[in-house]
Amino acid sequence: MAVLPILQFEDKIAETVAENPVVVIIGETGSGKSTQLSQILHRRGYTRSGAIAVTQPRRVAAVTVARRVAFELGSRLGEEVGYAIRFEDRTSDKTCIKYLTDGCLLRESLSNPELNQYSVIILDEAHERSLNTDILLGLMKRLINRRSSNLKVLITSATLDGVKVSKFFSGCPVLNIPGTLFPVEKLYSTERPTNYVECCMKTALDVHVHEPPGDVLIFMTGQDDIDKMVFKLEERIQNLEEGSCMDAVVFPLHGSLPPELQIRVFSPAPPNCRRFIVATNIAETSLTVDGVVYVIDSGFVKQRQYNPSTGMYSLDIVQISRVQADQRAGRAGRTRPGKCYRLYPRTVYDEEFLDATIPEIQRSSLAGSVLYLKSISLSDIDILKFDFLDPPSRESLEDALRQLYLIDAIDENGEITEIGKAMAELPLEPSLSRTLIEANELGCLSQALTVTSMLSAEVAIRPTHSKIKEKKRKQSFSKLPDGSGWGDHIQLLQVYESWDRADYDPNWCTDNDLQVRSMMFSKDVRKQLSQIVQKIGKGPLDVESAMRLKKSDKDYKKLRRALCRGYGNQLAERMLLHNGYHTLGYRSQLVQVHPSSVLEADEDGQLPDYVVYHELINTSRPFMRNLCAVEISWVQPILKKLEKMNIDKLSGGSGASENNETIENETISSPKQAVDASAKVMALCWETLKRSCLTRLCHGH
DNA sequence: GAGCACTGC
Repeated sequence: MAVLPILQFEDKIAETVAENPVVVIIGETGSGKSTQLSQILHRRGYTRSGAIAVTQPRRVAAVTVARRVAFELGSRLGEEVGYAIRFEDRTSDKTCIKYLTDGCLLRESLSNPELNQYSVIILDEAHERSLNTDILLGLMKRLINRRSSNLKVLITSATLDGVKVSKFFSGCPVLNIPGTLFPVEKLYSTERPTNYVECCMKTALDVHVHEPPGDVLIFMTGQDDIDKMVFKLEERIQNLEEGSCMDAVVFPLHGSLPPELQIRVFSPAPPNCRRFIVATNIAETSLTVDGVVYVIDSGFVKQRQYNPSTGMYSLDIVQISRVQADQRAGRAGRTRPGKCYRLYPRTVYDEEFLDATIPEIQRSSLAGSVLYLKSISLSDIDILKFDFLDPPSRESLEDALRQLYLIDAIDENGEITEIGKAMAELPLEPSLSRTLIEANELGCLSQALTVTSMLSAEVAIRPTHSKIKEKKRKQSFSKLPDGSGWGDHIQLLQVYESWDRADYDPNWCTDNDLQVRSMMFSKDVRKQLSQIVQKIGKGPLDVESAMRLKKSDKDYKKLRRALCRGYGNQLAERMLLHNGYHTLGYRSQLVQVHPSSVLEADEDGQLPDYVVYHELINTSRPFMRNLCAVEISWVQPILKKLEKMNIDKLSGGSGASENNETIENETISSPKQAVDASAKVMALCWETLKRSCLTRLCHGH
């Protein structure tokens, strides 16, 4: 086997690193950068003054690369070479090359902001621009100034982004390391198809009939399209004339597929048989399928985005970027020259696609990240001026500050509070960490740990419609609890407690249509949270007991009260006379209860007056997902706080945001969105809502 | 009366 390309550049790399605090490495696929950079610097003596940290955006990558490097150095994993990922730390005093997820390094900088144990920090796959990598990039820039004499930072990036990263680090050198990819011929469509599934299928059949052996990887946007495609493709292949071409098998590949079905794509095709793998962008970076020679690229991807002006998430189908398109094409050139069929014209690639995907930091709610930055004990961070490679909008940062203020993580001047510091220690969204802290005060910590773990693991409970229920009962399956009418958080608690009573049997999950993977994950999260809470808590904590329902709190009052405090930034009030809600915040939105909710109406058919929600999601309409009923007396203090809120003070007075007009216009969405109410009732609600919002918005009046 | 790309602490 040929020597890895990167080793021919060893002297050049060592020389450049010696002379510069920051170096950008553009390492193409197959260059060996992930395994070799650390070893090169190890050989050059950088591990004498500290360890080398290499971050990866994914857990599996951190583990497999660490294994490989340990093997190459002939040492046992966890000794000289180790890795750290959530729930698992395989390092020791001897470890001098440490692979870890970017999130883990970020956590480490919480207790040691200068990261003094490291002489070298390598941010690998930085071009993927994960939220954590972006924050690390900003922190590295600061750190370089403070530790210029004894820290080296290496950043690996994609071709299109190298110059930008270099500029960010005041023009640091950029080294290009060629890869070992085979050439991939790109074939463009003359126009964009109107029906993607159909067009993908035609192209796939074309390849099958006319092209020599080699597997086909098809990129689509989601499970629905994939399932359709798999079904149709199998049908069409069966109808092909016997003996006219080789055999074929078709596999779907996406994230919600159970692991045992995902693994199928790793076994090679039987002789004289072509494999078709119909995948989401999971096959772009996370999973590498061997044997692929042909790629069919739809040019689209499903992306979750957060809108800071409404506080809502949406899941949109958007065009991919050029970096993404090239990454997809590259999947065809791993074993020999390949072909990539792009179902869009060349001009679309050149003129419409963005250079790179919009970084996650510009598509997410930043409450957690802002809290994190505020909690790092380096005094000179002004969050609105923090130096990001691609800064998030001011609106997004202000949204984060408002949210943090409402849940007591920062005070009215934007300073982090004691509560905020404790919250930052917990690997949870701020609302959930606030809930835990309040639950500890109120004496329902154990229950809150369960709920937050279940939400954190995103456990999905499938609706048990009457038909399914009947069927299950006949099969003597247990029936899942329903939250006793209080809502989805309580249901999650009850489901976990049932699983606990079933001794955490995986079969119990399968029987109840729950994903084993996510239930196991929530158990891990719960254990980790318990440990952290015990470490940071003062006084005795009740984390293990009370798994079973306590008589004294059968309507979950304490827990719901803790949730109300934690979700102080996610409250909603029911509209008069019907079951629509408006959110109670600095921008009120008209929203509906998501139909999947188990929240119950009273005997008059009315839903609770006040609820807290876990998230707002805009699909066919704006919905609140995961709800819990709360009481008005718990809500009132939060509303008082809302009235006092002043964004200029929160953002440290750096710049005014006095655009009241904008706020007013954006605050209230169109009355059209309100449903099942007569025009009169609607108008009444509208006025009430508008008035109450305006009162709340005019601070000081 | 709806619908879930992908990661991760």
